[in-house]
Amino acid sequence: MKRPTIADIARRAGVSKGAVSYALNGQRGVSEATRRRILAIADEIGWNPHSAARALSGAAADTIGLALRRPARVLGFEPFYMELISGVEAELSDRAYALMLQIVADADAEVDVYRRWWGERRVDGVLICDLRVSDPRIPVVTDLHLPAVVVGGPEGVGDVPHVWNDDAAALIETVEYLAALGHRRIARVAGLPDLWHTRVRAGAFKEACGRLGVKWSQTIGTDYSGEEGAQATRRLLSGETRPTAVIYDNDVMAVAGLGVAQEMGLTVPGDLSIVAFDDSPLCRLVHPSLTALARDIPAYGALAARQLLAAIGGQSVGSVQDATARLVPRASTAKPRPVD
Amino acid sequence: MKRPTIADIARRAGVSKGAVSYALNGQRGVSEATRRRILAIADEIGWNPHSAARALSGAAADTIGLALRRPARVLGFEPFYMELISGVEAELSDRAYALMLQIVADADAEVDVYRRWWGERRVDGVLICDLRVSDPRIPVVTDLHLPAVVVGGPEGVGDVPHVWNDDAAALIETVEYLAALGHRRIARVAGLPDLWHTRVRAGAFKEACGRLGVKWSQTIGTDYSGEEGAQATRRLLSGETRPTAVIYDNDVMAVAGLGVAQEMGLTVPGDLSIVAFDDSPLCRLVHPSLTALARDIPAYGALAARQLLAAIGGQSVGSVQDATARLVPRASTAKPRPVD
DNA sequence: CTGAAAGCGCTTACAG
DNA sequence: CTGAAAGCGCTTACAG
Repeated sequence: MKRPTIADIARRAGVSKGAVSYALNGQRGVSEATRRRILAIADEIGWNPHSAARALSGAAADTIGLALRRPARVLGFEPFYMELISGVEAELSDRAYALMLQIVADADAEVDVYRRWWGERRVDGVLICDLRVSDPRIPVVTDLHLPAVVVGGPEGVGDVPHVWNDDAAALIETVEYLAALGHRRIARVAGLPDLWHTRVRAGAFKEACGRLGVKWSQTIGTDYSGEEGAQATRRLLSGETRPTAVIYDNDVMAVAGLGVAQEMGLTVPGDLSIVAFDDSPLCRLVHPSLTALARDIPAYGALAARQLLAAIGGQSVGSVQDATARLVPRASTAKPRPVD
Repeated sequence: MKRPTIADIARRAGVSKGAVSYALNGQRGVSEATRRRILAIADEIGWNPHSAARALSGAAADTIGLALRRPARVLGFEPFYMELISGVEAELSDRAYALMLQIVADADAEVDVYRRWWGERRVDGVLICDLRVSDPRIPVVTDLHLPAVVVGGPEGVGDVPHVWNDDAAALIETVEYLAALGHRRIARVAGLPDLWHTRVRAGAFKEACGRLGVKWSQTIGTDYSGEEGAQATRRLLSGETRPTAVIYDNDVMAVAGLGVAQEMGLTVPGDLSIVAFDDSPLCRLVHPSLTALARDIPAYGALAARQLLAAIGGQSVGSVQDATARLVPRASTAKPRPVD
């Protein structure tokens, strides 16, 4: 009952281990007839390559790594990651690549995971999510020569290739849309302030508000959880000056904000317009349905995976831009009440 | 710039490779002073164990596998899996175990993944989710002698240890609660019919309805997606006899059902009471908030991981029962209108 | 406590 | 086209 090895196949086939190896790997060096015979025997005795032995001979791990640094509470509920992962998986499984997943507590832990994975040759490359300002992971993967692709912008930070999309454009389009409806008091419930894309969105928000004559604007940072989204909404709606529209950095917070507005007796969109960044089914499930910035996140993940695979394959890959989020107007946005 | 090996350490330390190995692994066979010197050198030159080399010498992969067979559309939005994974991770990361994740299309693909992972010694064991009636995975892992733990009941199917909770009791409690409120027409929007726990819940539902004098009951099967949950709700509410209460097999469908009820002009809970199985933040975010069957899913995942690790460690682990879901009454359930 | 050596299962130059 | 052999980096009996 020991696991069969190429030596077993070689013995049965009456050839050398080398020949078996060539046959199994589709290399030249064996006749077609021999190859077929070897393949049949391998199949018959249930041979599987021992990945460790292959790896020791310099083969790749055929695995990519993904370390996620978010509290479980947020991860479980944030559709973004699972959608991203399913897109990544779609790309990997075609090539029989595996995904190594690890949830980490902080930046140090994440960097340690990279060092270990790469040091132990458990992965061939990693996907880096949630890029931060002065992100410590960038110099580490560069030092290590660990193939990596950053999921998320902005372009041109460090030497690591990015897959990004134009969050600034999406946010500007949203502010333009709200301003065109007549909104002049717009708030933003933002994600983690030290994430790069939060900063990008903040800059775009400020620029658009200034340009379009939005007299009053405010931004509150959160951890992306529904709880903090609700809390931020409560603060905004209890303030002296109240926004007539709020843009949320994810749909979970937008749904939470909708609940808060309704609980405070405001009608949406009559008293308050709501826009969500990201458009999971959540946005269509609530009532009123939410206007949202839709992106194809699985496609985004698939693109990132393809780029990483190319980098692992030794190609010099540059940064690529994915499609900009599309504003999908639904029932949660309208002209503000003419009380202004 | 080659990666350092124990041979490099041995040379520097002036000892044999064997001694280095013993020192690095905390085995007896080297003096304390030598061990310390070796450790210092290893640290200094940035040595990392090559996992493949260790694996080839019979070491464990220190990795467990999880293959998930659900469409991406459902996975991305179903909080259950990410919560489960975060619980599993919490248990694994303490022991420096990794998680290998793969999303598969069908049962054959999943079984193939197990064979390959185990054949290639990429994992030390697997977690099996979504047990089905006559599940083909059970005989395969048994044949393979692949350590495995089934996440989800029922107890005693096959020889593989389970981690389960009493869905029947939870469902019965729910029906009792609704019946006590006065409901006599109760529907169930169920998950995939060939999952074991769907069957368990169906049996419990039938039993409880019969026992408690629920005159009318109906069950509609779905794929757990919000779309199918909405569709099932529409069918139920358009029927000749309309339920006064609906129990949903997950919270995503319950939220979708709430949306449908509101869109059809019914008030919740006045015209319709709603109960959700599983209680992600979703249930508290919508308005009215949903009565739900709450489970600690990360804890469930952690328990499963612990059992699997024990099984991998050679302990003979039996099945264990996790806490039964708790009924958390919120604003979506009330007495039915006295029109009956 | 330490050293020399075999072996894990594969790949791949190197000779024939 | 094929065989014999070295080597990947580690672990672990086996002698000293």
